[in-house]
Amino acid sequence: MAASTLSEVARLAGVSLATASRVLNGSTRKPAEDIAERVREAADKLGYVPNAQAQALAKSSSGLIGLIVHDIADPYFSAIARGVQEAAHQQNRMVLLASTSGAPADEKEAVAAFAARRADSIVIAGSRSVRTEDKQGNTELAAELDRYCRNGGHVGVVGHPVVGASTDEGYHVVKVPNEELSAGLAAELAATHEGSFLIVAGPEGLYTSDDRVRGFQRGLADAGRPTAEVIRTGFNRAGGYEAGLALAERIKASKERLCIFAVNDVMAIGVTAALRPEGVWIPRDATIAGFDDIETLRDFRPALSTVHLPLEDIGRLAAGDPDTPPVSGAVKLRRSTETPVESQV
Amino acid sequence: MAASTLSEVARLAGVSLATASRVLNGSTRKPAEDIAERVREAADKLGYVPNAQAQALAKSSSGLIGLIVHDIADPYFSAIARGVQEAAHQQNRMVLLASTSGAPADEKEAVAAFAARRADSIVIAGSRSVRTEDKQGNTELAAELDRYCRNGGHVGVVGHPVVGASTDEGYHVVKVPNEELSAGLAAELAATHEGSFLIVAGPEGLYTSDDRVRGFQRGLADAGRPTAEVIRTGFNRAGGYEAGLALAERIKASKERLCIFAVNDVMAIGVTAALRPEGVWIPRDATIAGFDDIETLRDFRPALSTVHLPLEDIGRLAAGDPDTPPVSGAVKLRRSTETPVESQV
DNA sequence: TTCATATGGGAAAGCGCATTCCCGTTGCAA
DNA sequence: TTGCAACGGGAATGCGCTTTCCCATATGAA
Repeated sequence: MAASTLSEVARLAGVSLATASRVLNGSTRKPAEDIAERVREAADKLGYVPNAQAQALAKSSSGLIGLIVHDIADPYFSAIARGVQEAAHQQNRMVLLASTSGAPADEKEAVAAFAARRADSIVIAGSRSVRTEDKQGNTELAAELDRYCRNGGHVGVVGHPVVGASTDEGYHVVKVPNEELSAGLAAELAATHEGSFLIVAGPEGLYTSDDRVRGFQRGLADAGRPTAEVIRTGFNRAGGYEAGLALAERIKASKERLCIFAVNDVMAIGVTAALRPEGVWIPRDATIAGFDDIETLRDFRPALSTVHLPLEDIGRLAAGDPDTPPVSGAVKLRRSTETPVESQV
Repeated sequence: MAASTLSEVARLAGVSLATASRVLNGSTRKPAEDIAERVREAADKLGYVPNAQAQALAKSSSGLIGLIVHDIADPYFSAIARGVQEAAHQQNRMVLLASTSGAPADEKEAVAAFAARRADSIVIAGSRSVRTEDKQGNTELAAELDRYCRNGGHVGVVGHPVVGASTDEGYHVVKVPNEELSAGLAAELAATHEGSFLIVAGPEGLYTSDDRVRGFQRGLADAGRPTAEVIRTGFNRAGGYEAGLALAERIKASKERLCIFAVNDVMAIGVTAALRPEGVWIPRDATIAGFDDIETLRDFRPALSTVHLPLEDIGRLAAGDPDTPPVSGAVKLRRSTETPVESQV
């Protein structure tokens, strides 16, 4: 990657390096218009492209914003990524992407890499975990983040604080009211659903999942309902599918219509997909609700009841966009949890 | 973003800058083990993080790979992005993201920004366009890319060559057999479908869309069928939805079962979504096929007939991964195009 | 013992740019 | 006419690192 340099431009224009820099790359001092024109012409003729690395080095600010997600192809993350991207664009920065499949150890690597690139800020999306196997990874991640912040970096975390991070300068959490919203969902569901509830959750220790479970249970309790059984599985479609398979027989055997709360939309879809070939229809034989309100899944039928989350805004907020409204979700009851009376089988 | 520097480490370890560099950041020359240990300790104590900008500047290679997509939240692009990300990870690079909504002018900006950051290579995903409004943008984009390549950059384009780019050194197109696959889809559909066909396409001038239309028409012709009518609309869900609205009355009025080919999956979903509330059911009243085989949409019902594209592999290939198999798609006939006999309404 | 040959550390020259000084001009008031 | 401020351009320094070149020491053969 060689290219023409500023000094080449300066020489061609017959001015000094300093002047060329002032003309081309913005400065408080504006050289005279005729000189500026000469420089611009020279730059144009040479196809000059400023070396951002060198600029960053010289003024120690890279114009980079690092984004850490579990999997960029997951619609949840790609929606957040879009928000981050937009914020970055507004701030005239570029986003650096890292996918980590959620392992804190990988996330630590990513943070280090971002720090190495002197990213101005880092956004971490994806649920925090307190699982024991992640213990060490979490500690290291926290240390890495602390160091990054101490060196002047800004960190935006979606959802929960990074486990063990000392809430330092520049450290900033976009709170997602998972628990409240889940409670709200439970309340609304309890209002129309008579039978029992069941929760298909992610592995224990995943904050997002745990919060939603807790909130849902609280909502049930507030509505005078018994605690729901919780099935633990993977926090993704595959996990939901597995749970669905495990549930099919049981649903068919039981007389009552079970109401399933999958802690996110893709899991709900997975459950439904597993149930369908078994002849278990939603909402006829069981009802189901998800969480996130993933855009791509909105055309899914039966329309999935869920909790809307402004994922794009969340991304924007985490990326430090000042004029993004605070996070506020909303329960969306749709066909998948309709009561039998209204439903036409 | 200040942090401890290599020279601080060197001083603390009591060695020279050169030695510290050799120990910490890899070199052909390996200093003695005891010295190396001292340096590593010092680095650790200071929390040294190498400045990648400075490294890039010094060895003129940034370890960056730029990715240009229309919209990162679009599942088509996020799947490709995942592939790129994986390839980058293998190559020990990071991916820089840019979303451009498909405007060549924006893409040109993005290329310039990547070039400024001295990205080692650039991947451009998203259909090329020859629409007149994009004429100038295309020219500029081509010029920018040419310059980038001439300076030693590598470019990987998904689908079609960038309009007007002189096929230079370092310029590399991942061919997607859109036309052939569409022809194959048409052939398979023609084998079971008696009635007429209709194509819901993107705006004229969008290569991907045009290729798929052309292929489909060819496939029909080869099967002895008349040319299908083509409806032009947006190349996204909204476009499909619009087309669906426009088609509803017509389908209801007609006696025959129309077979619709939407040139991509999200458009197909859009069409279906518009048709459903009108009482037009798939595949009872009309059949529909898409293209891409988007993962998130696989649980959609009726299951969408489509053409599978190995999007992740495409991303990998475009990012220059050597051991990724060449692109090969496959027609997937599913429920949405089943013939009446087999379908249970 | 002596000279040629590794071996390994250090000094220094950049990489491409921003920026701080410095200095020659110019404009204007005194 | 003189003096001073304001202006605008240039030389030089440094951002943090890699890498070449040089030099001191250790090693082996003669």
